[in-house]
Amino acid sequence: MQICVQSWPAMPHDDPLPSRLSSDVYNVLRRQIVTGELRPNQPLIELDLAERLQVSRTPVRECLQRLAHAGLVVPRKRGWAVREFTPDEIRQNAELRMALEGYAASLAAIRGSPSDIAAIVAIHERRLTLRSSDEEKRVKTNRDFHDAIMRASGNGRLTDAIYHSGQFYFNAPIARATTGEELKLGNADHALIVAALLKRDGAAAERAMRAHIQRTFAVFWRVTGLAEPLHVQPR
Amino acid sequence: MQICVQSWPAMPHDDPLPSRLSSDVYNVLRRQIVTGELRPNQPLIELDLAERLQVSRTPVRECLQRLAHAGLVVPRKRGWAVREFTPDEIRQNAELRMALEGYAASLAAIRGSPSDIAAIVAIHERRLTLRSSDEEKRVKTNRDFHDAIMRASGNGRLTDAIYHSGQFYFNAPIARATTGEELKLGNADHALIVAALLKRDGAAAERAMRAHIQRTFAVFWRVTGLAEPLHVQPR
DNA sequence: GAGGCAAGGTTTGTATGCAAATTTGCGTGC
DNA sequence: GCACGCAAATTTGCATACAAACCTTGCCTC
Repeated sequence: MQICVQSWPAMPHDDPLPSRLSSDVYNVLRRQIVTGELRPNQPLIELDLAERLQVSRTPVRECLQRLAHAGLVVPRKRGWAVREFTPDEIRQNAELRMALEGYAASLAAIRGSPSDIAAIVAIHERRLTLRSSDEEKRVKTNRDFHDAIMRASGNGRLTDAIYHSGQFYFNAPIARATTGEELKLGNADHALIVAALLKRDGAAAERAMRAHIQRTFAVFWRVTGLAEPLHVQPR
Repeated sequence: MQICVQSWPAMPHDDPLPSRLSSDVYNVLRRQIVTGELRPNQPLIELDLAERLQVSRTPVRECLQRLAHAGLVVPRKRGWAVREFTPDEIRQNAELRMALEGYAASLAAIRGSPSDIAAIVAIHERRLTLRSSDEEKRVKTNRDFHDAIMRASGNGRLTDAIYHSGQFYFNAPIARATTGEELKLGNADHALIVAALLKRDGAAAERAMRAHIQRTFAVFWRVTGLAEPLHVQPR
C-alpha cells in the first residue's frame, strides 16, 4: 500500500504499532478527522477508505475499532461516523485537561528531579527568545514545555491520559485556533508555572497550570467564534 | 457463538457496541485479563481465543485492537500479550484517579444541582445502614457513590476518563482485595466528601476525594502484600 | 398524484484463505 | 554436554469471500 504520509503538523501520540498496516491507517484517519478533512457526522464507508488508502477492508476495520475507543468515531446502527464535538464537549475536554495537567504540574513540583526542573526552565527561556513571527517554533516549544512537565511528573499513565485528551482539541476549525493566538499569550502563564516549580510548591503549580489552560480556552472561544459554554470556571 | 457470559462482579464501562460480536469478545477478554484469569505477559493466540469463544478470528482481532488501545494488551513483535502491571504502574493509576475523581468532586460541589447532591447524600446514608456482612451490597453502593459524584460533575469526558482508568485497578488479585477492608474505612471518608459537597466547597471536596482514594490504595498495598511504591503521597 | 410495497444494490459483519515471518524442535558438529 | 544451524510447524497480517441487514428507488395501486 502507499498511504501518502505527507508532512503534516506534528501531532501527539501517533500510535505506530510495530510495523502494522492498521497503525498507518490509524494515524492517517486520525489526522483527517482531527483537521476536519473528514467532516463531523460524516459516515465512514469501509470500502471507500480502503480504496483511498490502497489497503483492504481488514486494516481499516481494525483501525476504526481503535478510533472508536479513542472517541473520535462513533458507532451507528450500521457502520461508523466521525464524531461531532459540541462546544460543550470541548469545554468538558478543557476541564479534563485542567484536571490532568494541573495534577501533573503538582507532581512535577513535588517530586521532579532537579534536572527535570532545569529542563523545563531551559525550554521556557528558549521560548522567551523566539521571534513572534516564528509560529512553528512557538508551537513546538509550547508542546515541549507541556511535555517536559508531564515527564517530570513521573507518571506515565497520567501522561498517556493527557495525550489522549489532546486528541480532542483538534476538530475543524480547532486546530488552527489552538496553534494561533493562544501561543502568544502563554509566556506570562508559563512564567508563573515555572516559578511555582522552582519553589517546589505543588499547590501553586497546580493552580497556575489550571489557570493557564483556562485562559487558553478563553482565547479559543473568542478566536473560533463558538459560543463559550457556561461554567468554564470551576472555582 | 455462545460466549459464556456467566454472572461476574459488575464492572464499569462494559462496552457494548450495537450488536457487534467483537464487543462481547471485548467484555469477556477484558474481564479475564482484569481478574487474572489470563495471566500477565501471557501471549494471546488469536485462534485459541476464537475457538474458546466460538467465533472466528476476525472479531477477536478487532477486539484486541481495542484492548490494546485501552492499554490492557501490549503488542509484541508478532501478536499480542496481556500487559503486566508493575506496582509502580498501579500507583500511577491511583494518582490518575486522584486527579480525575478529585476534580470531579470539586465540580460536583460547585455546580452539581441540588438533586444531584441529594442523590449522593441518599446513597451515602443508605450505605451507612448496610450490615457489614453484605459484601456485595457494599461494593455496589460504593460504586454508586462514586458514580453519582461523577454524574454531578456535569462532565461526560471526565466521567469517561474515570471509567477508563477504572479498567486498571483490577488485576489479579486486586478485585477481591478491594472489596474487603477498604470498604469499612470508606464510610468516614465518604462522610467528609459529603460534608464538603453540602457546603458547596469545591476545594474541600477535591481534597477529601483525593485523600479517600489514597487511603484506599494504602489498604490495597497492605492486603495484596505488594510493596508500596514510594511517593504515593504527593503533598 | 401520493403512498406503500418490493426488488435491487450497498455495505456491513463474520468467516476463511494464503503467503510471509517468526518461533520451535531436532540434528549435527565441536 | 553445549552451541549452532537448518527445516518444519505455528501463527500472524492482510486479503477476499459470502450472507444478512439495510437503504434506495422505482413501480404499482389506490
